[in-house]
Amino acid sequence: MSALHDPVLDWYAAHARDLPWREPSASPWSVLVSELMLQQTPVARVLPVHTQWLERWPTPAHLAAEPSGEAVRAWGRLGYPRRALRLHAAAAAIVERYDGEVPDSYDELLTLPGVGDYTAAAVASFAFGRRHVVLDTNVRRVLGRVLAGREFPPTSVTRAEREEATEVLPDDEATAATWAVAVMELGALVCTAASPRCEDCPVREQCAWRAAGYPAYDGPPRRGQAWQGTDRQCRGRLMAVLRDSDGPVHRSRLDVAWPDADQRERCLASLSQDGLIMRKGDTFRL
DNA sequence: GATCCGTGGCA
DNA sequence: TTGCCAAGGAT
Repeated sequence: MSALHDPVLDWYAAHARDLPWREPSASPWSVLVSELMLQQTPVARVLPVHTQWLERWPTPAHLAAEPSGEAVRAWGRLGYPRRALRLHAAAAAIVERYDGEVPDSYDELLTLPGVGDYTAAAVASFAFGRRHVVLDTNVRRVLGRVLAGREFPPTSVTRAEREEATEVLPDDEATAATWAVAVMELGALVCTAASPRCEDCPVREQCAWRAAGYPAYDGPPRRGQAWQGTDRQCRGRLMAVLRDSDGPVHRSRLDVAWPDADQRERCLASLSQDGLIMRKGDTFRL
């Protein structure tokens, strides 16, 4: 029994946010939808979209029955719209292979589009109470600081990280599931990336990073993501035009959205290749 | 393992 | 003002 468990679990019981996908009545589908939406996207932005999504498509079958373009439009401005496509494809796979029920095992979840190691472990843990190592950016940062004394975790998950996370995972299945979400919440609310609130941390007395005097990150420089003039910006502009239009959009309206013709054509081709847009003659639509 | 893939709030 | 970055996945 790690000395970290009780302080973190008690802290979570007192400070956890009330989120729709954490309600006792929340379905596994609600949890899966939330996890796809939360990939690289803040909770505050996900909340309203998740609510509307579940009202419109309360089960995987409801979503699978509609064209993927409807999912992309309902995704709104969450970003990375390919996730909407993957969620739609996941719903279809759940209907076809799992009789419309979100599977409850890590291995089965991992076969779904858009579900990788993190999401499979998270859904198995949060929705079904299974015991899994759930390694997201929050958990990695918390454990990296408390156990390894480093401000930020390595670029990619190392074997040492996974072993440490496995060692501190509670043995009891139900406790492990709560632990997983509790450590994640601690990272989201207290042990944050920019300005951690260490004075509010339940495990500050056991934190290796704190004990070492908060040494600054000394690893390889983390590359920022370029934006201005990139294909990502171009694709975003084009998608915004199509998303805000009901029917097909004539090419001329996309010309205005992105003046550089070569880049615009390249992005239209890649969006089409991704399945995010459909082309018919001189018009495009979701 | 390195890259690519959106968006908008914030220090 | 602008770089940073927020519950990753696919290739």
